[in-house]
Amino acid sequence: MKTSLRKQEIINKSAILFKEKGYSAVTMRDIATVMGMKAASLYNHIKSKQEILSLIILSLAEQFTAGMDTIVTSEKTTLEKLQEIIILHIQITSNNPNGMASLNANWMHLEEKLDYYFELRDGYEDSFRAIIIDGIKKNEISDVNPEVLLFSMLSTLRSLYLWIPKKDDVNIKNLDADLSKVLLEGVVL
Amino acid sequence: MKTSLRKQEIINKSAILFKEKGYSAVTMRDIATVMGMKAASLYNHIKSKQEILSLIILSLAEQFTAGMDTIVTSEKTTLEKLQEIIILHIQITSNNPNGMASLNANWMHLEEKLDYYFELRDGYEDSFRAIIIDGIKKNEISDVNPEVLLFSMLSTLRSLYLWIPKKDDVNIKNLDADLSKVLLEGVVL
DNA sequence: TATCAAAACTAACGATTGTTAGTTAGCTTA
DNA sequence: TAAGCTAACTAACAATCGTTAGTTTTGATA
Repeated sequence: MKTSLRKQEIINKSAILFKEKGYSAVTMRDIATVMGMKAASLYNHIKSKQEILSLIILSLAEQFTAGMDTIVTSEKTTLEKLQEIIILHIQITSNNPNGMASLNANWMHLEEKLDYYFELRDGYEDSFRAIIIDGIKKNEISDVNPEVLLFSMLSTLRSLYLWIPKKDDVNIKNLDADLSKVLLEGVVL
Repeated sequence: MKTSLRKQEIINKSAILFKEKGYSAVTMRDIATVMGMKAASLYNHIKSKQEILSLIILSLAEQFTAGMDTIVTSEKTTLEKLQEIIILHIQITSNNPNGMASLNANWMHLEEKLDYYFELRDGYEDSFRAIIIDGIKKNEISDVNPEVLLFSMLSTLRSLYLWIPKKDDVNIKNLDADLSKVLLEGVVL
């Protein structure tokens, strides 16, 4: 069941609207207007407003899970793994910043797909946490509070969508280096 | 025009609902139910749904602006100022985590008060940025990308509401130290 | 050119939205 | 007790919501 071009347009335009106004405030008539059609016509391509949100969010969540699996099973140092997590977020976010905004702000409206989303999200966080705790145990990173480090890195990486659209491609190339420096090395001299 | 007790109850309960479902998905009948009254009765205390959101968000934004003004005009080192910003966020957020959640996710629905909100937010960010740039110039902190540091710290501090409600008072006492360590000192050995 | 499916349309549905108008119950004070 | 205010109520409104049914247009293929 490959997603048709027109359906993907609806998903992409909806992500922009969900980012700007939030899922509940966006009407099917809003989506239809930016698509240049009437609301009823949308139903030739999608089966509900819910489906649009689910397709946006779950495909992103699955990308994160797949990326994290690769990182976890790799033979790298803790610092390298943390850098790869940063790169993973930059890549997925820069490919679809509107979708990331929709995910961050509207996941609670997933309804029947909410449990599956929680599975993916919790699994991702557990892997992230395990990398940190393992790194502290092996003395590869300093002995900070693991929950605080996890929270801080996740907060920043999850907010990248606010920031990446403003950067041009040249600046995105340096972003992972700048972010690694700030997130991992700190600012104290 | 002091805010009556009943009105403050409505504001507090609304903040919880706005956090859980977002402003648009919360109905006046939802708010009335948790208040134990009918929707029409709410209008004896507030003049619109919009007013509830404005009162939640703008009082918080004004607290941040006032706190930042104190920090900016103080005679402290850059590192001390950054630590005080962390403490400011922890204090305001722990006093009203539901309000902070409402602010972060629902500011775009402020409508006629949106411009005022932007004024406060932009002024806050400008002061924050100035502290960082000044600190780099004076060699008090390391020479990182100032925008990346600003973005990273703000992302983490603005997400504190997700995290603080889970911590008991004992753990909140250590939070500013743990956060300062992670945000300012990094994890590289 | 005739056919047929995909994709647009019009019209309408029942439900729900924020809000208003008018009424009643409960308290405090004279 | 009577008066008056506060805060609750019932009932209803116009508007808008997601969605469905049925119809017409479009564009490719035979």
